[in-house]
Amino acid sequence: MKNSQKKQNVSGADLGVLLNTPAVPMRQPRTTRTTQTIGQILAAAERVFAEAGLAGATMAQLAAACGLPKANLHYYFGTKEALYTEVLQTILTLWLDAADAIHPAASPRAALTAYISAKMAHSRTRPYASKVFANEVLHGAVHLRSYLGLELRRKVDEKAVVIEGWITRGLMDPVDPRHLFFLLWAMTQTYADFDAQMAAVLAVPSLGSADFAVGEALILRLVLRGCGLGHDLKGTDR
Amino acid sequence: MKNSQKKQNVSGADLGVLLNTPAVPMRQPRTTRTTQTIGQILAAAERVFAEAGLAGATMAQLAAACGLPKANLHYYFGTKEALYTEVLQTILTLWLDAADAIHPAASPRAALTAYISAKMAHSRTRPYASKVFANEVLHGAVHLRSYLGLELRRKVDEKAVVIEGWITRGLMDPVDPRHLFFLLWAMTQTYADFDAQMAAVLAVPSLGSADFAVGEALILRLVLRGCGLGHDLKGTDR
DNA sequence: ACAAAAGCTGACTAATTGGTCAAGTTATTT
DNA sequence: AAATAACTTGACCAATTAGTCAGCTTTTGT
Repeated sequence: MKNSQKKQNVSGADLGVLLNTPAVPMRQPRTTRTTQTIGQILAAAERVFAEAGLAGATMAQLAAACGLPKANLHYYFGTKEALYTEVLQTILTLWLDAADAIHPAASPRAALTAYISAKMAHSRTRPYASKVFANEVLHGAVHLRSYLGLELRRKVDEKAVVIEGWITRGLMDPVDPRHLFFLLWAMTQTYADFDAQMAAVLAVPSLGSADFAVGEALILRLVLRGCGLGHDLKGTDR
Repeated sequence: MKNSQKKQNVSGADLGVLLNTPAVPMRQPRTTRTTQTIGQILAAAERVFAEAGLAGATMAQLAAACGLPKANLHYYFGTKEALYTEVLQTILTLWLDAADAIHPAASPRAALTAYISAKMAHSRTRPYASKVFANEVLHGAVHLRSYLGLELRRKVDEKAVVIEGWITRGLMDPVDPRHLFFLLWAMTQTYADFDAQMAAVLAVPSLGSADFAVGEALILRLVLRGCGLGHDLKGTDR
């Protein structure tokens, strides 16, 4: 718990292949190797935490997932919870920026379309991140209280003002902006979080990009029409 | 693991108050007490599993939550996983019936309205059940594979036919019925699963019935309009 | 070139946890 | 009123797990 050292890495090539690379010296500048290793640990941990949750994931699993000895993870992060918190933090920074499309100058239609598209892209490309986040909120968000109540709330408040501006300017129908966000998050993230259910219902081994396309089109349709922006909807996006 | 006994219970009154009721004899027919106890364990377990997940919940927690000694739970359910599976099963039976509102004779508008309302009622009254289910699917649905791939899939296929019938009869716009279900589940269950996030964003200690009402109205609006059923929407349901 | 700092790791440990069991109590059967 | 079956429980155990540490190697500073 008294960790305040620098960092180190293991070149992706050296590592991934042989797990027991026996003390192979690898000439590389320190900081580079360090940041690489840390990134590698975080990436592996994201997947493990997504699949098993904080309590379900063991340090042994986490170590195996990135091909490093257990003690190494403790060297960099101290405790399992600290590593988890770090993973969570990485996700949050990735998260908050998605709403940038929603700003006063944009048209509601373009802004919502861009936002939905961005969120769906996240679900497709970073499903583990979404699952870790979902798992955390599901279990009471004890490691996220401050983020949710401060940063996220601020961001949502800010975007709610933008949407309310559009409404008063008559650019879209009146809807509760905050609940609109809740539903947007739910609809887009469900394609990452509940993929197992969808795949089972659709009788496919896993979701493909076609499934994401159909989902995105339907979300877009519900949201745009729901906000009174659906006039020129072209054809059936079935 | 070789459990094939009968069952027993502890009267709710006796129990809840004193945790250490010391060997108080309670005259009651056996089966009654048994089924009561089992129900009590399942109810408590639902909450504990919702809050901690399968891996995170300990037998000690589960025992404390229903005020019974640990060995007692093992007597009735054998293993933690068996108890978990039982909890899951209880939820599923509760789950499948909600879609009954969707049948060929009904109007799309009435059917979808009833379905959304029923699902929102579930989220309000049985949030723990929803969370246990969400947690399970999130972690790959290993304990639900057969349910998802057989019972649920059958049910969805069946309802998809109904919806496609409505579409070909021109009663509603063409949408992919399965993805419509995915979004309906996502939107309604998010009010149970992600309540912590919502409460934080709304700056309230917990969601109230007003929040559920706003959410339900918005879901209804998006879905009905999205399906081309929103013509006579009365006023702003903001 | 050498000392100090940083990084790495196998082996160990204390604590927790799921599960067992034998000895008891209560209810049912005959 | 036994005898048996069903239920209850504290005490116990083997296995797992997060975290530690001493000693090693590699890099960096001078």
